[in-house]
Parts: sequence; C-alpha cells; structure tokens
Amino acid sequence: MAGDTTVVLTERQREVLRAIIQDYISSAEPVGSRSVARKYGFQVSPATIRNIMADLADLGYLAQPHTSAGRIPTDLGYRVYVDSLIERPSLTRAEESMIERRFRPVLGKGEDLMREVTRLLSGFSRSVGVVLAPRVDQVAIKRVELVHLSGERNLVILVTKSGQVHHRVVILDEVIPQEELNRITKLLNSLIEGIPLYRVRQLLVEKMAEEKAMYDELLRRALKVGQRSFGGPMEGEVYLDGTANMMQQPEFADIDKMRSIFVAFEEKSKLVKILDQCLTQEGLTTIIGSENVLREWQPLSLITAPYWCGDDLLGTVGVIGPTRMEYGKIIPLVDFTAKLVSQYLTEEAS
Amino acid sequence: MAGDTTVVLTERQREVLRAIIQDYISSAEPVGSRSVARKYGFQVSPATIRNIMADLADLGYLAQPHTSAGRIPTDLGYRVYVDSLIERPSLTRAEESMIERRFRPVLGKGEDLMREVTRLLSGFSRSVGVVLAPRVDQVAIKRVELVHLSGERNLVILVTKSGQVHHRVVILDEVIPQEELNRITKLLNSLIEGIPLYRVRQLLVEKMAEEKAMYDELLRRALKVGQRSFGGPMEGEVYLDGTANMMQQPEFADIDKMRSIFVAFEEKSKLVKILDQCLTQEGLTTIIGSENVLREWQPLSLITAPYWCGDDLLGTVGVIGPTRMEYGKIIPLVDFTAKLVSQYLTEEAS
DNA sequence: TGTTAGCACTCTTGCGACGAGAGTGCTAAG
DNA sequence: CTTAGCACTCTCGTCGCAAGAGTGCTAACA
Repeated sequence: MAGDTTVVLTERQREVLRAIIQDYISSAEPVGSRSVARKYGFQVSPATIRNIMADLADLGYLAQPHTSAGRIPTDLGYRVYVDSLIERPSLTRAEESMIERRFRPVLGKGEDLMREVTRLLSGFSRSVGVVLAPRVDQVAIKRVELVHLSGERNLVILVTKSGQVHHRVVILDEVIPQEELNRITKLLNSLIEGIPLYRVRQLLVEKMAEEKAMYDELLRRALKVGQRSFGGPMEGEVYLDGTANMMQQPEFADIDKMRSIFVAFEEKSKLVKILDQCLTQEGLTTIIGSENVLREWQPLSLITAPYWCGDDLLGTVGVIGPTRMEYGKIIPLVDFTAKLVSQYLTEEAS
Repeated sequence: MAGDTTVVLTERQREVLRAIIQDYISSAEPVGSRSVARKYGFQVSPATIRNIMADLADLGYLAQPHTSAGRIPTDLGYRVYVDSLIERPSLTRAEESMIERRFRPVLGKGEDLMREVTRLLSGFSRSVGVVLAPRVDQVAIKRVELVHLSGERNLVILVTKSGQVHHRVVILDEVIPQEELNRITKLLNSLIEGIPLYRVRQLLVEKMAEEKAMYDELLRRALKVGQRSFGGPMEGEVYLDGTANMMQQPEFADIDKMRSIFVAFEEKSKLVKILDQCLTQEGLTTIIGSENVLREWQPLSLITAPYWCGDDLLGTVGVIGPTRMEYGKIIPLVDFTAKLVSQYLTEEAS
C-alpha cells in the first residue's frame, strides 16, 4: 500500500517513529521527546528527538492533540508501522500451542466452530473477534434436501462439503407433495453433488436450455425447483464476540463515540460488505482507521485473513479494535488462526 | 408477587406514587414535591406532597439519591407500579397495525423471523429486543435427515413442524456409508414424525427394550443412531438486538456500568437460563431490577412473554431495558408481539 | 552541519472556593 | 389534616490558581 513512502526516512527517524508508536499503543497517552529519549535508549538529547519528531509530524506520521502535548501516531503513521516497522512478526511457540489447545474441544461441532473462533480471537486480542461465515456460493455442495412445509412453502437445506448447513424457505408456484419432492431431491443431488453453488446456477440454466424438448416431466420440475431454491444471493453471516472489550479502551471513554461504534456493529450487512472486500485480497489485510470507507468505521482498525477448505475460499476471520491496536501481536494471531481454521476444515472435508 | 402490599396505600398515595414513577420514567431525574404538585394537577401544596412522599419512602417504594434531592422509585416501587398502578394497559389500534405491517415482509423466512422480531421489539421499545429461539425438545418433529460427513462424523438435521431447522454433528462408533444412512433415515422418520423430541427419546428407549431380540439389524442400528442423534440437551439460542440503544440511557453514562451489562449480554448461556425460567411462568413475566438473581442483571428489567406453535410452547420474546423502563408501553408491546408470533407460527404449521 | 542546553511559552489538569438552585424536613399556625 | 415559612443540605457549574508536562526557538558548541 503506502509502503514505499518509508524510503525517505532515515534509520534514526524510523527508530523514533517505532518507539513513539509502540509507546502510544501501550500507554494511550501522547508521548513526549523526553520519555522517548529516556525509555528507548537513544544516545541523543530530548532536543534532538524533538527535531526528529517535528520532521515526522511534517511528513504526516505524527500529530499533536494540542500545541504543548506529546505526539500521537496518525493513521498514516500506523500504516508505515504495520508495513515496515513492526518488530515481532510471529507468535511464540507457547502462544501457538495455547491457541491450539483452546481449539481442540470445539472441533467437529459445525457452527459452533465459528462462534468459538470469534471468542478465541477476542480473548487473545482483548478486542473484538469477527468471523465471516462460509459463503455457501463458493464451496462445493455435498447434499441438498427438500422438505414440504405447508402449501407452497418448502424448506431447502444445503449441506456443504465443509459441513456447513444452510437453509431457506422457498415458495413454489404449485403445491408439490413430499413424495414427489423426494424424487426431485434425489435427482437434484445426482446433478449437483460436489459442485459449488455458483456453478450449479449456471448448470441448471444450461440443462434447461439443453433439454428444451422436456420429455422428462420430473426433470423439468426438478430444474425449476432447483432454480428457485438456489437463486438469489446467499448472504454471508457474521459472528462477533468481545464487543464489551471495546469499552475498556480509553479512546472510547466518550459514550457517544462508543455508541456510534456499537450501532455500526449492529449493522451486520455493512460489516459483511467490508469483510467481503477483504476476501478478494487473497491474504492478510489490514484496514487502518481512515482507510475505512465508511465514516462510522474510521475510529477502528480491522485485521483479517481468509480461510479455506481445500481450494475453496470460504470466508475470513479477523479482529476489530481501535486504531491504537497491538498490531505486532494481533497480525500474527489472525494469520495463525486463519491457517488453523483452514487446516481443520480441509482435513474434515476430505 | 408483591401485589397485595398495595392495599395499605390510600388512593392519594397511589396517585402520587404513580405520578412520581411516570415522571421519573420520562425524565430520568429525581422528582421533587413541587413539580409533582404542579405538573400532575394535585389540589394540595408541595408540603403535603412532601409528607406523602416521606411515607412512600418509609414503605420502601421511593428513595433519595442524597438528602436534599427529589425522590426516585425503588425496584419495589416499580413492582407496585407494574402490578397495580399502570394506566395504559394496551396498544392503540394504530400501533398494532404498525407492528403488523413491520411483520408482513419477513413472514415465511424461517430463522429470519426471529431476527426480525428482535429488531422490531428493540425498535419500538428503544431498548434491547430479545428472543429465545424455539426449543427443539418440545415441538413436534417433521423430519430428520442424516448426512455422512467424514469418518465417523455425521450430520443430523432436524426440521420441526414449526419450520425451524436444527443441526448438529454426531460422532458414531462406526463408519456408516450414506447408502445405509438413507435407510436408517427412512426408518427413523417413520418412527418419529409428529412427535416432540423429548418424547422421541423415551420412545427410542422403549423400542430398544421391546425389541430386545433384535432380529432386525437395521432397526437396531437405527435406534442406536437415533439415541446418539437426539440425546443431550438441545440448548436454546438467543437473539439480541438494539444493544446500542442501552447507551443512550443516562443511567449508564458510567462506562463501567455499561461494560458490565454488555459483558452480561455476551454470556448467552446465562441469558438462556433466565429466559427458560420465564418460559415456565405461562404468561407475561416481568423481572424488575433486583428481582434478578444474577448480580450483573440487577440494574436491568426484563419483560417477556411466551409464544406457541399450536399447543407447543416454543420460546419467549421480550425486551430488556434499565429498570427505569416504559412499562406501560412495553408490556403491551411484548404481549402483542408474542401473540402475533404465535398466531403466525400456528397458521404455518397447519 | 548536526547536536545540545536554556528558556519562554502554551496547554492541560487538579483543587478549592463560591454562589446559585433545587429540594428537603421541621415547626407552628390555620 | 393541611399549609406556609424557614433553615439546612447537597449538587453543579464556574472561576482562578498553581503545578506539571512538553514544545519551539535561539544561541552556543563540536
């Protein structure tokens, strides 16, 4: 992203910037030249640090809350920090095994896995854990079931290769008795097993054109039912956990700021949109503060990584927190968690 | 509950108490004798009101934040108010049709119904809407499906008469191919259709004892699979919406109070327990402040009503808010919503 | 040219005082 | 039983003040 702006910085400038950001991340207080010089072992006087800080402020990496206060990082400053200043790029062995241990007990519980992942992420990060649940569109279907409810209302149940279950109510043009639904189900299953939904949709259209003559009444019906059942977008679901952690952050001591953020959390559809965009990035994504398009999200940072089932891209896991976030710890956490989830889902599907 | 304590109150005491509680509910400020006398058209002087207020305080219905402030209701005061002072016991026709209109578009969408009900409740009450999702144990089963996942892992999908879908992963002792699972599914369906899960469990045990000889290998397996699949508690799910509304309440201006409440909201299992208790009450339930057993819940009040599908008790809908809650408006809202949900679910199941 | 010490200046924060305002409790009279 | 009067209490906002932290600038130094 903004990575190559850093080439204009001298090594010492980089060190000072890193020191300030790290200090601010852990203290949440504007940091002054004096404490930088003292705490981070610089061999120069505070006055020198002050000059460097003034330069960094000119470059847009630091800001002052008011004239005679210390400096705090700007969103751009965090960006440079994340892209090229972070020191600890991975979890310790101990942390990894700790996460794995948390993982074990929930394995094989289907939906609960996602809930537990959010809990794990929020617990370790002391921020908000988030998971964009598997997108049914993309992953191979294992099985479909049709259950007649009442009148024209029927239930469609989809089971994916990764073991996720989705269902929706479909209203058909006519009343089809369960007997016939069973035959249709059988037929549909033979057609679509192992194929992801977005391909299934194409397939049904092709088949329909192909069999224009429609000698086979059952097939005709099955295709029609299939189109109804699989049409329309299958929206992803979002799991959040640890929102209460947010309230400990001093930047949200103001109840109104807090409130606007919680309103944003409740608008799941917007969150889905943001996470969907992260999904296309094909790797760990960081969105820092004002890089968020949505105004409500600008006090927040978001770190996400995609997870897979085999070759199927399923969704993302991530952490949401204030821009003043422990990037050095949370980035590897998210990365590792995504890998763990992928590994587990891949194993289970095979 | 504490209903008959009110008999010791004179009519004028009741009027004053009602006036104070209503005033406090809408203003959130301690209310003084002067404004009671003025705003609520009492024909006596503030001094007289003061005497009455002192009596009501002695009886435990009112309290003072500090010596020279107005009075605020105690939880006991609210209880009396709810049990015998509330004036407006029902929604207006306009409100009812407004709620019905909000309802229409989501009908027939299965799970989304519950989400929409929470949204509706929170929107109208400006508090937190809550729904305890259908308890699978109690409602008649329409259909069961078994899908083989991998190894010993199998997916059980239950569809209830009310159109709810539940699924869980079950690990069996042996690997059973899908072919045989299909036969088992058929057998199980013929056994359990139309029977609620808690009865199914008994039934399976009986059958097993009955067929001790076990000539029928398939039946033996089916019963065993059934026991695994339907055993264990099916925990209810909770939907919450509008938690951000809570932050507008002045009583939670203190961020720490706010936080402890949001932590409570995140502990869904405790919430399920509370709502489950409301379920046994067989009617509209109000839990006011300190009537809550759990410490974290004591700043909150809860109004719930059960909903049904035919004769099956499914779950509860409700509203959570601060003890200073618009009981007069929210009680009929919850009541009406529960009836609407029941009516809809009952119609759809037939 | 880069670094440093010194110094004046700015801005926040905490504290105590103070007065206004709201409301009570008590007493004594109607 | 009700009411007017009055002293008393407690909160809340404001103001001034001093302490503390940190900056920016200037001038001297290596």
